[in-house]
Amino acid sequence: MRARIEDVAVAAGVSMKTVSRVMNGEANVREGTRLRVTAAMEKLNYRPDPSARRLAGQRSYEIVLAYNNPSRNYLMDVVTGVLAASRSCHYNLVLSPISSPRDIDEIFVHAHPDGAVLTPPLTDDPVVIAALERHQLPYSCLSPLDRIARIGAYIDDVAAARSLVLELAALGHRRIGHICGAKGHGAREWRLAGYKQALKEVGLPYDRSLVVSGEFLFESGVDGARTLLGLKQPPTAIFAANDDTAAGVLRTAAELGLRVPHDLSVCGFDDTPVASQILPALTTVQQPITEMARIATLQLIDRIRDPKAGAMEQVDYRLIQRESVGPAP
Amino acid sequence: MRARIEDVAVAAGVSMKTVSRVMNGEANVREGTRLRVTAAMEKLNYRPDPSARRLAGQRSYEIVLAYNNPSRNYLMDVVTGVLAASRSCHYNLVLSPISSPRDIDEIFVHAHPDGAVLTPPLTDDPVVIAALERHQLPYSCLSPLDRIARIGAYIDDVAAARSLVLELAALGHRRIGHICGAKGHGAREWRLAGYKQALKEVGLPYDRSLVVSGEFLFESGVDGARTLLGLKQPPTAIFAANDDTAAGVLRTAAELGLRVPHDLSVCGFDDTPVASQILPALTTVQQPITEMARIATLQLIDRIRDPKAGAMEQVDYRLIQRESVGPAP
DNA sequence: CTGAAAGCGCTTACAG
DNA sequence: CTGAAAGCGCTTACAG
Repeated sequence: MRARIEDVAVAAGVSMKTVSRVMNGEANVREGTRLRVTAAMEKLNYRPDPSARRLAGQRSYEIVLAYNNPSRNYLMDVVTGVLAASRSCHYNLVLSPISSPRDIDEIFVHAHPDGAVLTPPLTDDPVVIAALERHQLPYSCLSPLDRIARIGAYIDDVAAARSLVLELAALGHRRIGHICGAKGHGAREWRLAGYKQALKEVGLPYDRSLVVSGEFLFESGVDGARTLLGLKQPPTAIFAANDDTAAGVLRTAAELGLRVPHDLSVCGFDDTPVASQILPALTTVQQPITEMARIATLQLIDRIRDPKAGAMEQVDYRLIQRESVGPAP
Repeated sequence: MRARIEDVAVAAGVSMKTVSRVMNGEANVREGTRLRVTAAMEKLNYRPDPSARRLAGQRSYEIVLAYNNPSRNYLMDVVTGVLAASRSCHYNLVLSPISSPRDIDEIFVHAHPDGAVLTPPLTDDPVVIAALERHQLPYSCLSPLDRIARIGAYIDDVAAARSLVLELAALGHRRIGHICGAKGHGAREWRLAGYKQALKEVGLPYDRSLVVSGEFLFESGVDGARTLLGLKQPPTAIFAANDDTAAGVLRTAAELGLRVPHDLSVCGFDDTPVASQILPALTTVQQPITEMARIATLQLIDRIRDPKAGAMEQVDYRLIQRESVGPAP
């Protein structure tokens, strides 16, 4: 039979309350007592009953992962990270797909979470944020626009995009196109900013006709490349806001009979599986998504335990050089 | 403040126990009483406290989704379906990645689920199944090898594969290659069986040299196509066990300078996003994965409530004809 | 630094 | 067909 807190208390020769104190890392337990209790927990292989904790403590020990419509690859990596961090702290993960911003209130019907992890673009949705504030729910963000007021994790998208474009310039490209990400995503703004910054550094003009809108989709790349490559003076390189978009660019290039990288250089962002599978393989930027999610979740748990704790942490990205980038023709 | 069962009881003029009966769909409640209670629940917007139910009932109302390493696209579709079904029945979803079959016991450390949904190939892993039986945990399967003894949902993979190959034969192909799926997956056996069956029906010989092993991966397609297209008498069509594999075939074909479908016809299976994004778009088979997951979860919940309930349901697939298949050269 | 009592919101026997 | 009591395994005040 499963050991209960009472069994541990008897085995350690203390009261239930003391076991509870040790279990929850509370202060005011003598070191010797603590050791006797942990030994008893160990020996009995004690695991607190989650339901009893929740009921008595009036807390759920649940963390909601709220997401709307990011790529599946991204989301699965996030899930892995959140799961790892929440389990290590005896929290449970509840998945909450959010189809409309108003759905955010649904969360509080299905569950009574102690906190939430948000993925972009929910991180920057005023309706979502307002709802969380109203419910006074602690939350943590992956790559939010606002890095000052939030806790969570992010990479320096601006610097990453800048390096990519600087590399293109170093290979002699003078007309470098950019297909933007979806509006409302921080990643759109940062990657565009990195693009502009790199141009300025190498003394290239910022030509608005070389920048087209997009949605982070394959189709964005197809359409964007048609526009860019149909210009009187088409670019010799295209920096796509993500790998899916870059894959679309490759498709259009193939349709137009352009060889990559001989006639056109292309780079993406994210290093999703398609980046290494497509022909030619994409030069891109790798984000440690699982690690970011893990860190953001740990920050959240810190904040749940102490409203003043938790921080916004920057993690490192990595440039992945493959075959889709070459010297300017 | 949140309504409790006691509040509902007072409002309806009955005891807590009667409210509990109505809530759990138990028998022996007079119709008039039932109506008064449901009206009171409605009016107070009553939601039972999950933790209290779990603690008192000694059940978790949790359903584990156990998965090891299927494709992310597949898994996200499964998650969507399981989530929909479990929520509609007031069950919670707990994700359980299983890296090694022995990890299955971990499930019972982190949670005390009322049931489990299994994805392939866990569905056919003797170690996993034995552990579930030992813990006497009800479980439901997606596309298990054994359709007789299990409950869950499946499509007729054999028939789907057969149609694909029959279509190739109808277009004049006489040498049709097959790159198999991973060992231990029912899908491997069924798709191979459908391939063989179609050949037999149209009077083509089964040539072992035209069938190569694979792992459902992009790389399987690259390697498999190199082998097949390097034969003295190479096939004019290749049926890949899934879309990722087919994408690999397309890559190798491009490297060898073969045009698809002019020089080589290719078809996949699953209709993942890559199938419509790759050039040329893949002829393939669409499985309603989300719907299958929803059905399998409902069957599981039936079985949780009654050990004799629950069934194995067949759902329909759909042939998707795109551009990767054409007449034999 | 430690403990005895009450209570979280339900369900489970049991009684009628 | 319905209800009063006990109990699920913890935590929260409160007391010492």
